[in-house]
Amino acid sequence: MATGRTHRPATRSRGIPEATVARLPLYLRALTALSERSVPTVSSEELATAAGVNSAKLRKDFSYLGSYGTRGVGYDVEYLVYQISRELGLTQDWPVVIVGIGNLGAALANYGGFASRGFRVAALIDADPAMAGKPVAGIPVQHTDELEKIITDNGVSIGVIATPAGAAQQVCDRLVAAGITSILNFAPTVLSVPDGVDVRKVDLSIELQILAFHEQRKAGEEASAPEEAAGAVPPPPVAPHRARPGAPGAPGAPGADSGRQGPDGDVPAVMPA
Amino acid sequence: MATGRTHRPATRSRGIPEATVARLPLYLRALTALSERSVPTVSSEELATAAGVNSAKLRKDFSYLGSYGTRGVGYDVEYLVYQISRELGLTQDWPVVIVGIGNLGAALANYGGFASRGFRVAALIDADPAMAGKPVAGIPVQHTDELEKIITDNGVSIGVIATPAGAAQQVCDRLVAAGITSILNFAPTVLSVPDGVDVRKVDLSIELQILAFHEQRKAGEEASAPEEAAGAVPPPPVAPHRARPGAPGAPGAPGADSGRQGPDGDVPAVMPA
DNA sequence: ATGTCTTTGTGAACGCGTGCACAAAGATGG
DNA sequence: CCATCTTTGTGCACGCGTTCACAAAGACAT
Repeated sequence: MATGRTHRPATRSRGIPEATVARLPLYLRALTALSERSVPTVSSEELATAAGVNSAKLRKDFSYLGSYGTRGVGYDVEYLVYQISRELGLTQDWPVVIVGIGNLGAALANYGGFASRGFRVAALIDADPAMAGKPVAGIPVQHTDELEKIITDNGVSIGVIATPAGAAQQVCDRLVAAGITSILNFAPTVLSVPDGVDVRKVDLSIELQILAFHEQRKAGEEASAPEEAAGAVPPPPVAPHRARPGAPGAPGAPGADSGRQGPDGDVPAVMPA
Repeated sequence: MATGRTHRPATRSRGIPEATVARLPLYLRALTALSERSVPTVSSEELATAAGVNSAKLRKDFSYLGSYGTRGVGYDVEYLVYQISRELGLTQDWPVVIVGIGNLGAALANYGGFASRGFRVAALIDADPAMAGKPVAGIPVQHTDELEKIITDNGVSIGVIATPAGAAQQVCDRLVAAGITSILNFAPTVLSVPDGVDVRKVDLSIELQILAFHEQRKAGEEASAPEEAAGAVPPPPVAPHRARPGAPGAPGAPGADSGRQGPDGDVPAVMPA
């Protein structure tokens, strides 16, 4: 999963647990597929399999929405599609703006999954004057100067940030000041926002790093049990206290030291992102 | 957050909780920034603020890695960067393949955050013969036919799927058969994989839907407390049992029925994604 | 109408993650 | 060497999320 939330941690949303809310789109997608195949009803078991969860969880999730099933039969597909759509707020139109029309921003603008769920790309915004007027995904890019006007004119409340990390916080501040209350952030930065503004984060490199962790673990344990071989045991944590200028106690940190290498013999590679 | 894991749910990874693992990249990023500014040490409080978490959580997370801090002083930045990098497996080189070079795939290929963390884009793969040979981000796209060969020749263990939903499972199966054991999936589908293969999912439209849910809630509660006004109360769940052909008890499902509309008077808008 | 069979809805137990609060460790100054 | 002050590391309690397991509800056949 590619998410981290900066939500109001405590406030339970109208009794529907956050974890359940996060799964509703999953159920909705599975139900929509069934609906297209004109399947009238599904059991919790079938639907759970299609959504990739276990059936007890699914039933409990649905129980927060109400008693929409029929015992002995299952759930009416069309009815449930509607109920979940309504609960998620997809029965209304959500204009969104995308800020930062680079490779990623352009890809997002072209992404079909947005428009198909009631999300309408109201505007594309970029700081580069050379981009202004140029159409991306059929929508002309507008300059950052117009940001506030665009948001208020279109009544936009959801913003997508796809700028470089350095510009993200500044863009975020302007979005919030202009009235945006929900932000989907693709820039690799921690955004700080006032209370009442929701931020969700999608970080591509973090996902890969998590995979790498597990991958390393797999590789390590298949090479027999006590794989403490290639530099797995850290040097004893001797008093660090500013170990910078080649101090004797300095552990093999990357860059300065030679020795320490991965099994493949490559440099540690740590850089901004 | 944009993630859902299809991990082995029970198996705790060498004592490091999954939630902690997911935060390590966050800490690493903050630490790297400090390192670039040549800051020698940080307190848990400072680092926690930079990473957007609370300091107790950060200290507990680090305690799973070992006792790398110095009481009264804080953490040595360089040392910690190295330790976290090593724990995440970033001290070695991870070749990855990206399958599906559409808008999103191309954006991923160009994304700097990959290369900068030890992830090397070993190959770009697409099913379209017209794409073959065309360079994207300086790397020539190769045809799907080469998939197995590319993976085995380069010893790739991490694959990124950026294909349309329809092709994802098939691509996934081929990747797994070829030896891939970690998959980052951008296609809006549930992938089924054998045990031992990790899948992480990044779903752009799901993130927006979650935001929409909270957004709707905000809008609803600011319009005074008992906002049960515009169609919030569902019709009583009368026995559905295949209520399809205009049966009398059929609730206001979208498409068939008229009535039932959002406050904005728009159609429910539910489609594939 | 009655019985059987299927499937939902949920009470209860369990486990993980979070946050508090404090004791221990060590640095720093006298 | 001792006192003070800062900051880590962690024991503990709490709450959320997951899963089990089963009673209740209803469909369906007879």
